[in-house]
Amino acid sequence: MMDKRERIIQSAIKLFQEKGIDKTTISDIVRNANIAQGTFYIYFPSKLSLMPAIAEEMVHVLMERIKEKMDTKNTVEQQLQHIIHVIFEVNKQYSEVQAVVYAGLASSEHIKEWEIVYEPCYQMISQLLEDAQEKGEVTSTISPKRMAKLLIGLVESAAEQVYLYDHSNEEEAGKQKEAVQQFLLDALRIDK
Amino acid sequence: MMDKRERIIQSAIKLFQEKGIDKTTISDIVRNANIAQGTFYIYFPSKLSLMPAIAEEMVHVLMERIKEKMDTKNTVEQQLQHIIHVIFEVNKQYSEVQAVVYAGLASSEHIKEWEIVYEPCYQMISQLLEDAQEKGEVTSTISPKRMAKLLIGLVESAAEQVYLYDHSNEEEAGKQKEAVQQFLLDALRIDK
Amino acid sequence: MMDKRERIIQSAIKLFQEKGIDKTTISDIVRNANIAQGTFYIYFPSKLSLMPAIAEEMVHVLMERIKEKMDTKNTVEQQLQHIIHVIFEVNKQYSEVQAVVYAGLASSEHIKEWEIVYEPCYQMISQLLEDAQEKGEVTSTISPKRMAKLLIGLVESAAEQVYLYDHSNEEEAGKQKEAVQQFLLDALRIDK
Amino acid sequence: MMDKRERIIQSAIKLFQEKGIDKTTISDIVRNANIAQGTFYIYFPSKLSLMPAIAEEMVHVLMERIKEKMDTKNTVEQQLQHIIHVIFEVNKQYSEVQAVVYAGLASSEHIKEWEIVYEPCYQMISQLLEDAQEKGEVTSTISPKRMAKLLIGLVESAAEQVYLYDHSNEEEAGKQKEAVQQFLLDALRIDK
DNA sequence: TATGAATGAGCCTTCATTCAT
DNA sequence: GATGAATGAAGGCTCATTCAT
Repeated sequence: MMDKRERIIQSAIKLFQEKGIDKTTISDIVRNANIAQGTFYIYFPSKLSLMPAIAEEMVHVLMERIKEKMDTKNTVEQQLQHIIHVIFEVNKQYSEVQAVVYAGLASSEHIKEWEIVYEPCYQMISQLLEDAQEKGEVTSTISPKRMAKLLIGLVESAAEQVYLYDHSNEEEAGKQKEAVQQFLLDALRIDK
Repeated sequence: MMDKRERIIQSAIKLFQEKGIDKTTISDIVRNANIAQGTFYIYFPSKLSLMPAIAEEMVHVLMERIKEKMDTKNTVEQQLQHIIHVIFEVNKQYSEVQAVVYAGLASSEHIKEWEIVYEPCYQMISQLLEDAQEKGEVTSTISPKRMAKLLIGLVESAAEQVYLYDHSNEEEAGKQKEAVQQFLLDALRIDK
Repeated sequence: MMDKRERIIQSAIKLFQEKGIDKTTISDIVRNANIAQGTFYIYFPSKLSLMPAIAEEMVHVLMERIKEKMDTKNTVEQQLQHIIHVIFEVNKQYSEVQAVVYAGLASSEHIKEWEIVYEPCYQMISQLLEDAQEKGEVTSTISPKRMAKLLIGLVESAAEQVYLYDHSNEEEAGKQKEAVQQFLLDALRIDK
Repeated sequence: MMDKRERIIQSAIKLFQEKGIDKTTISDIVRNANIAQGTFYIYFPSKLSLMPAIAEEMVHVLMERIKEKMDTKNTVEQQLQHIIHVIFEVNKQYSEVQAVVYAGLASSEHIKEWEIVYEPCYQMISQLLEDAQEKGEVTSTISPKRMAKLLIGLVESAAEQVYLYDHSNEEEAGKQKEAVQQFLLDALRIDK
């Protein structure tokens, strides 16, 4: 049987997705996780304090999926395409949660933890860009770190635009992915 | 004396900014607006149903500010710079509200109204890009409509990244604006 | 166009039947009657004060229907059968309202008006029994006035037992009517 | 200290009697029961859902009192007299509540529970009549089950007629009891 | 008379949090 | 650590009633 803390997190993610954060109560979470009301407070002091843990889980999933098929021998273009693809995938899976967890954190004192949680992700993209700059594949006029954040922001907002409206419209998602990729290739001055 | 509906909206925007949406109660809103509790329900059935009205207000402000100093005789670059600047300004002004109103709408049945409300904004950018394409200033490989949405998504997420963490760090904001602009110029293949 | 007071009463009866008294608001009543909120208070000081007017209406309908086909040349048995039938019919028509209007009045200072309203009904039955006693068709051991009230109580409770559970089960209603009639014939010692 | 659920029921009965159901709020009930507001909702989802529990309590009291002094060695006449007496007594004790609880149930989806709750009562009377039929003391032309229901309806409406108007007029109550009894003896063709 | 926007007291209800077991 | 019945503060919401037009 899963560790109780993990049970709480998984239960919360599931319910947040199904009915939104506001309408999900701690009672719902513990009921779904099959643990007692009081047990929640052993692990988390409040509902809001769950958010970083959830964000961590999502970033964890994101990183794992990216690493899974990432090949540094591929071209930057291919690697970017892969990253865009995975962000779209994860965004699709967690469509409802993503925006809301972020907003939940945004309006709280937990916002700083968001950056910490996302850091490894920024790090990875940043590294990728830096390497590409050294090889001359990406314009050296950009700051890798800043660009990493803009890139994530762009891709996630693009993915949201698609999935928040229609979860399963894969054709539209494909077009959007392509547009984002071209947008990035041009912005980074990567020649095909 | 202002129309009561307007009083509710202004009061809500003010309080959402000061203490977030979740922590703002309808009681707070009516108290601040100096109207009776029941009056709220004459105009809005719930707190969530305020969101489209607020989004409308924000888009209205955005459009007004953009039009104010927009000059079609300027270069695309200058016009884009202006738009980026205004989005950053409005985002700064409504920093807390922006993300949360969106998230609030996202997790509700009101999400479709968001697109309707934002439509004039997409329209304007789209038109700008189309005109620039005709003049050969912007690559014709992009779809103006889709690019308009990506562009708004990018700029707003970039602005959020800055203002959500630190409201008054204008130096950082300046750098971010520049980065976004360069990003766009490259992506749209606009030569300086 | 109907007189406003009448419109209010008809609207109230309709809505009480459809959704019960508690869940029917004065707003509902005036909306349905197509008159203004304030107009209600010109005619009735409160929702409860509607009850005697409604009871009056129901007794009015009851009396009219009884008189319609009542023939004093018929036997007591036939006349009783007719009365039972009409009470069942009216009870069917106003099934939901009947019990609830009564209870509404019962728990208020309007209860005395109930007796006044029902008086003509008691009067008529009482007269019928008295006449029958004189002709020797009904045992002289009973008090016509008291028996009239018991009779109405019995028949109405019998009708309720049927119609409150199942509005349209006419077979069951028929059996119940017969049982009540036999019950009464025996109690009043009327020979077939 | 009493079980909380029981405390709620007793408190509700007391207040319903004192000020009627409509004017009794859940707040009143919990205040009187000396428990927390939220505790009410652990046991009952609404005020209406209290009704079956209260009806159960009343039927319980009724049955207990009947059994207490019921002697099957007595004549049917004596047993009926006893039952009428107890119904009048209980009706007197719960005068306000009786009619209103019934009406409350009637206008809700709980109406079916009423029959279930009253079943043991119908059962007992029905059995009594059946036994008497076998001994030839009661006419065999009636259906015991149906007659049981009519009988309860008659006696309760008769009791209400007395107690709802004037709680303490025992002389009138006595007359009414006698009339009901004679009514029944005749109807059941029981010879004194 | 008639109107209906506005009122606000007070109810219902929820739910994070506690604590004795 | 784990439990879950109990708590009660606080918010949402209703709706009878008023009053300026």
